[in-house]
Amino acid sequence: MPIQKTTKKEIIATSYQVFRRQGYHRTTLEQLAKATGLTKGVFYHHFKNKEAIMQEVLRTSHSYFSTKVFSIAYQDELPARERMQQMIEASNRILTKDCYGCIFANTALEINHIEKELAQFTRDFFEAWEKAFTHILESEYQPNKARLLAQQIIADIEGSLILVQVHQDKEIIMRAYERTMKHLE
Amino acid sequence: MPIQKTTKKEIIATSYQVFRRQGYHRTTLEQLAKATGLTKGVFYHHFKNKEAIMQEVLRTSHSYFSTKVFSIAYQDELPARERMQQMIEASNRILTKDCYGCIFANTALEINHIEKELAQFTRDFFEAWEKAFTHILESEYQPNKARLLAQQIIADIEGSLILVQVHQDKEIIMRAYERTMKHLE
DNA sequence: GTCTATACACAGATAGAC
DNA sequence: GTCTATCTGTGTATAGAC
Repeated sequence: MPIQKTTKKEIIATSYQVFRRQGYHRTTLEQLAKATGLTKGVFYHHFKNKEAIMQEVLRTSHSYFSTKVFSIAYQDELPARERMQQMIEASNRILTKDCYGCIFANTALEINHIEKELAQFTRDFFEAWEKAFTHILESEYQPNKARLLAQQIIADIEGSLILVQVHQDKEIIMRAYERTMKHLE
Repeated sequence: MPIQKTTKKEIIATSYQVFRRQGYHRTTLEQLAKATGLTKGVFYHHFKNKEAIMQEVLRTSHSYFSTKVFSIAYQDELPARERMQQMIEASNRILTKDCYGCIFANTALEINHIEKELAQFTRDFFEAWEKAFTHILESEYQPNKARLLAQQIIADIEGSLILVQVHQDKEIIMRAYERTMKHLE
């Protein structure tokens, strides 16, 4: 196995940051190249086209959420409230890293109605997130009520993330987390 | 005043639909031209550039919301609950016309961090919306509590609109409206 | 695996005729 | 006010050398 200066993994990680900040259509391969310190040509060695890069980014990000965030929900030995708290903190670290925003929500709004392929990735992510919240809430609520509450929580968080960006006020998302915790009191 | 086949107003109205559905960066002048039945050249007779079109679209849309939605909040002769109900119905008509989505939320996520000019339009819109909700809620809550509740309601609605698009399930936004009405019971 | 060079398409924008 | 034609820049993508 010879040396490879920049791994595919690193390209994905850097591309994730650019896509999350700028969105899909606004981001050019030139920008991705500059951000990774490579040239455009390299990207076509690793990926078929621009959309394939985005797909890998979303797949990797979803996987990261699964490991670092969603998994917390299923540690049934911990009390529900504790899991909720930890899961919120874990997701918050990701959603507020460098800037405030969720690449899946951004992508959903930017490409829905249009690119069916990418839409599936956002759908998968939100379903997994909803399942995680639902699992925690089922310790106190009936399954269907728990599912609706999970959706409400996600809507609250994502909506608040929009408002954080609009008003440049981080407190908005903190209050959303407080409301979320109130569901387990 | 000679005949003008297509008024600026009509161009804005059609452009609004395309921008709302496709987003800013994905929409091309060619598409706007086709949608209005005109050619690209015509747009540069009316507007300085693409961003100027978007600015006019947002300005006009904000103005439309002010007249059709926000104004309801200030009809103090009506009971608060009645105003809330009517305002939700009015905004829902706009946000679910043709497709589900809010052009201001879409634009905020797509262009924030970047275009400062357009960001101001989204900020103005959300402030006006918040003020309207706050005014209604102040009939039952302390001013600061009313403002926080107004923000929560907007976050809930916008977050739910994302989830409607992701899951293709209209019921999600209807439940957000029910939660909103619960604040005045 | 990375680079340079380049092809190709198309977007935004302008000029000028009608 | 609308059109056609065109310029210019830039974005995606490919080819081929190192």
